[in-house]
Amino acid sequence: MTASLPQRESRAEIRLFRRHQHLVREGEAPGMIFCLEDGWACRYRSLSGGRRQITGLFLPGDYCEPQWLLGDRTKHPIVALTALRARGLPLAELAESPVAGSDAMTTMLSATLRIFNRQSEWIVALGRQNACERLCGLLCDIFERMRGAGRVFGNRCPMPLTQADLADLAGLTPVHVNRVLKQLRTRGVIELRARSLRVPDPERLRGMSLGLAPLP
Amino acid sequence: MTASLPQRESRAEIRLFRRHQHLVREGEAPGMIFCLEDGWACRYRSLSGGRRQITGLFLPGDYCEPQWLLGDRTKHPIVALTALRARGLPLAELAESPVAGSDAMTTMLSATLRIFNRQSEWIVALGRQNACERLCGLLCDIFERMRGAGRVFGNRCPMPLTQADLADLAGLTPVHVNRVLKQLRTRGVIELRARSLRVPDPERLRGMSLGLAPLP
DNA sequence: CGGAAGCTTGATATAAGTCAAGATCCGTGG
DNA sequence: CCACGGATCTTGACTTATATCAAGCTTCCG
Repeated sequence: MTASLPQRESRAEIRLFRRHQHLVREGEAPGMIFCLEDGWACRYRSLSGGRRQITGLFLPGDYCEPQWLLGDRTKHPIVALTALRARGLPLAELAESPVAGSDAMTTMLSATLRIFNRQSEWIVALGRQNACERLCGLLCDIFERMRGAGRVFGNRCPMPLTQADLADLAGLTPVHVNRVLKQLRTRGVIELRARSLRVPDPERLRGMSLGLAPLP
Repeated sequence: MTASLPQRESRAEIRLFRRHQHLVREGEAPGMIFCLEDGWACRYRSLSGGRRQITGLFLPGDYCEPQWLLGDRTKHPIVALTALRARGLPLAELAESPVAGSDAMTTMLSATLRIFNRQSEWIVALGRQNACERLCGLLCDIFERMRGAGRVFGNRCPMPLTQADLADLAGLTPVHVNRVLKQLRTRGVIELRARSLRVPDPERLRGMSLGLAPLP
């Protein structure tokens, strides 16, 4: 695709990051939007007392911070959660060049709106759902997004997040994440081991995220 | 402003709502963006078991759901938190007509980005801050937004939310909101009564929202 | 002036956090 | 290939922030 503009595509350089390496540091303005080719990343915020909350999760195929193209100035730090290969798309060129078959502005706008709506739902989860519901919803979202990226095979997909990562996503402690996952495993709702997630019955998992089948 | 287009402005009809009346119902597509001229509103989501989480608060002068102009299809219900006067701006016309001196698309895009960033920060609050920090942050945000709307006089602004509303915003129970507010009042951090909020020292309130001066 | 909505307070329950120790996994260097 | 060491996971005992239940009080609107 976009074979007519090879010189532009060539400017989109591939960059590699180690786990825990920052793609963007606090307050930094990298001037580019990263597209993840492989590996996972997140945006987060640190608080006093060593607290950390992840505010956005980026999976393979996702654009990191597409709203930058729309004029947003805010910079959350972005860090690699796994070893990572990303394509850096310079903002200056993006404004005019096509991406994935349509103009970049349209692509980044729809990506931003998707994230916007995901954020709204996550506010609901953090505000009003218990630990079990939140983790079921989180795993369900991850599973469906991985399916959308064509990375689910036989109800199984890669899941490289540690329990500490899940805790920083779900607003819980790692210890409590561990206990809830144990319950979910015991009840056969998920299989989660060796950086791999299997969901025998995605509908059931979604149901549990909505509090329809509370654990006794 | 926009005196050159009187016939367009005339299409933006003023509508009145009672408290608890819906501007937009679940899944409804009203085809317009409301601009609040007076009164407060919110978007929210309901969960099983009567749980409710407010995902966005709209103050006088705010546009409700500006992202609709950008192509978003998602509809959260929007409800009036007070008696309300709003100007309904039909999406069909908005796309081309100017609003507040610049083109509507630009206005709604920047409003959307502001909400986007506010949502990110609220995820941090709900995930990693305790009840006191969350309420301080919430009251601080409200106070500063009201100041921006020119509605703060002598460190005091209208605050028509009930403790139940604050609970649905902060992901707490009304009873616990009551207890925390009592502490804040006792320590002189806020004065809150008769639908009016006074913040003698906004810096101090902001500091408490960041966990810098925990209550003993 | 009556009644509903909202606020306040106390007693008790519970989900989740904290602390601590051991077990397991896994990458790295010898 | 193995051994080491740090990261990660697991589990138990105990604490705490917040929820729940219940009752009385206050405010304010019709």
